[in-house]
Amino acid sequence: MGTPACQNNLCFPEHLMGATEWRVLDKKELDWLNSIAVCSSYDPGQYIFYEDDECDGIHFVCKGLIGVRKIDASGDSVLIRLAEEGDPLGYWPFLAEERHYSTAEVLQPTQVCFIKSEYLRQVFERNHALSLEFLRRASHDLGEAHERFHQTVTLNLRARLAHFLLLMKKRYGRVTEDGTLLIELPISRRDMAEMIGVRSESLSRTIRQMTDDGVLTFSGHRVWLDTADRLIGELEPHLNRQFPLNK
Amino acid sequence: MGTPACQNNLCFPEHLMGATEWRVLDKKELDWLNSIAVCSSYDPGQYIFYEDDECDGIHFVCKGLIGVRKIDASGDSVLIRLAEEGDPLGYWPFLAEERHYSTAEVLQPTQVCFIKSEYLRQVFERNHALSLEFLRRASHDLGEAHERFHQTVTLNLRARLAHFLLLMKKRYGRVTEDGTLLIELPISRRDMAEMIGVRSESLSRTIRQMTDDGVLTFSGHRVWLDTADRLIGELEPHLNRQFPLNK
DNA sequence: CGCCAGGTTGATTTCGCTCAAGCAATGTGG
DNA sequence: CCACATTGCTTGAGCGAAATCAACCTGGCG
Repeated sequence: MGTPACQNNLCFPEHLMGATEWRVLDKKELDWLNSIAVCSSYDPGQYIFYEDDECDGIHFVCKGLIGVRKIDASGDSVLIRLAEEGDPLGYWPFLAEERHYSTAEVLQPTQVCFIKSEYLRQVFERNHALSLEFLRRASHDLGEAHERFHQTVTLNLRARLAHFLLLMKKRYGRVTEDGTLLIELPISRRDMAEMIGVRSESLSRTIRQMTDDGVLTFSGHRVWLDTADRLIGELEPHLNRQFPLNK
Repeated sequence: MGTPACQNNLCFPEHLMGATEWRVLDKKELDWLNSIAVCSSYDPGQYIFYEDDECDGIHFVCKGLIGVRKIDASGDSVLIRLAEEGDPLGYWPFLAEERHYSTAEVLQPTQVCFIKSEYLRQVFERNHALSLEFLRRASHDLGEAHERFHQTVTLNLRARLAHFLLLMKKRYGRVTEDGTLLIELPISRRDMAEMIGVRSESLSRTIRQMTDDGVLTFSGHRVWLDTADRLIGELEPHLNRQFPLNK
């Protein structure tokens, strides 16, 4: 477990809320949430919850990075998604009234706050718009899940890596002084491999291959690209209707 | 398009409603739905809507069987799920206010009724509980999608077939007089292959293999099993915590 | 300095795909 | 009623992408 933190009612700071489903709450409701939320700090390697745990509320990521994964007994794990600042965590087992379907492992120093089911139900009951917001999010996530599924079974490793990097570019990419594109990946090779759904050895090989082909340059967690076009080019052969990649 | 049908206000018969999200509606609301729902009959091979179509309401399956699939330009298609009696169809692009993400093809003679967005919004507005019901369903479907994804990337063909059959058993399985288990699959090999995410040739081979191993007996759309245990056994090597299969 | 986790590389195997043919059941038109 | 297409399924041969097994770097840290 993490250590308590954030007693100063800043779990749901307004500047963060604007972009989330919580934005439909008014000042008073937010204050109330802040007053009842239980906040914790976690270090990398710690776990927030495990697959199959009882789900008794929703976590909200105030700061940091969390990996949401499914693990089986043989140690094989798949990194399903990353949860970042502003993301809800475990919202859907709560809504479906089921157990946690995945394990949440902290990847970078993180602060989350937790709202218990009973309180959540009160908020949902009081504010109709909030359910609609979460409904929209669930629907959106469902679409993403299908899209991802389709791509993982359809595309080869190289195209999947290209696609993955294009997604990471949105959040972690920036243009350096010399005009080249730099992506600073927040996760390890192993985690990357898990997200793409391959063994890390295969990922290594593919990175080498693409480096040799001059598509990109890797150095630790940093990726340099002259332009994103080459990556998009990798997807061409598979491209049916347009991917929603170009930000 | 299908031909009009069901003008006699039986689209939402009470006996069907009990198990669906519509159960939270009262008699009056159901009557109203029946009065404004537009019903149609479809034959196998017809389409109810296509991916990327505008979504202007929800369909409700009164009777029959529908395949929900995604198709890409190269003709590759994935059968995402089956919609049966009592299921809503295309509910979530409606909720998310997006376009249809999939194509609905009729697999068996089917009757569906359609409720236009404007009416739906009125019902949702009036009855708060209904949104929560759909929210729960969306969350649940989201979980299933992830589960399925995980299995498709994790399990090999044979285990996936076993898992698929165990799922089909729930709905289409029965015990015959001589005590053996019979599953009458409602879909073709090709569709089965699409659901499992493999080529139909590979499916054929795997069926043969499992037949030779004495796990099951196929004959057309019928599958005989002495016991489900053998199928569950196929999953053993991969089994981490218990799958929720044993009904 | 040596250890160790994370990452890379190499050799080999395997699983499922592709391409191609065959077969059985059903339909169709002369 | 027979010749011939069509459709759905099965089988075979060969191939290729990624997994597996195993060794080997490399850089950070006690």
